Amino acid sequence: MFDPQRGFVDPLLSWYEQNGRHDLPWREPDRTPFEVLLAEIMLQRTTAEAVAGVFRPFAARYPTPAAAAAAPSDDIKGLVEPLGLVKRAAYVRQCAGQILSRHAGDVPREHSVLVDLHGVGEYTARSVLIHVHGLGVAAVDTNVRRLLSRFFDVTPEQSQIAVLADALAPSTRSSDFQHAMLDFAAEVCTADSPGCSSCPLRGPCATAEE
DNA sequence: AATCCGGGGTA
DNA sequence: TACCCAGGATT
Repeated sequence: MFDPQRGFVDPLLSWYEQNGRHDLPWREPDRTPFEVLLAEIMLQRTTAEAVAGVFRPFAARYPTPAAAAAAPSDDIKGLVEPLGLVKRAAYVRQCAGQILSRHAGDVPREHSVLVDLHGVGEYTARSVLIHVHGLGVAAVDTNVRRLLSRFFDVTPEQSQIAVLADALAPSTRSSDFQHAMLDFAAEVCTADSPGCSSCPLRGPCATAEE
């Protein structure tokens, strides 16, 4: 019987320790909850490499929800422009304002409250819960969906993948596990030409390319 | 359920 | 040229 712990979670975490993108600025241990939220919004449909190029000045300019809420909208827009999807400048400003007015400037800790923030959906809310609060769940993005649907040979339907991802997420290392899935999917289990020949995972994967 | 947003990188 | 990228809002 296939053991997802031995065949997937453990080797994935081992791969991550050796090969993960540990230098990304929003993964630094002293990151604030608002910095995590800022990063996740900038990362929506945007490569980590692109966000890495602008994140430090962005976070330095808007260290708190109060700073972001008070900024002229064109000001934030200028920092988002090189990434595309410029409407995210409005996400950041409105979201920061809501955190100020509704939550006294503290990033919420509950899923139902997080998803009520402008620009915060299922993925971003879960990311905050995982990386800030250590909740033992997973966040399904395009990388996770591709990786899990391939490896477990199931349809990429969102709700099924979400259940599977939560079941796999370790209760004590959910942040590492989430980053491991993202990095592995971005660097090995890529959308086209996945590196199957060097894949350290062993299991029911039906994807086979040399 | 579809459509739109978007610049940058890659094949 | 066409497709992809740590999605979410809008219709």
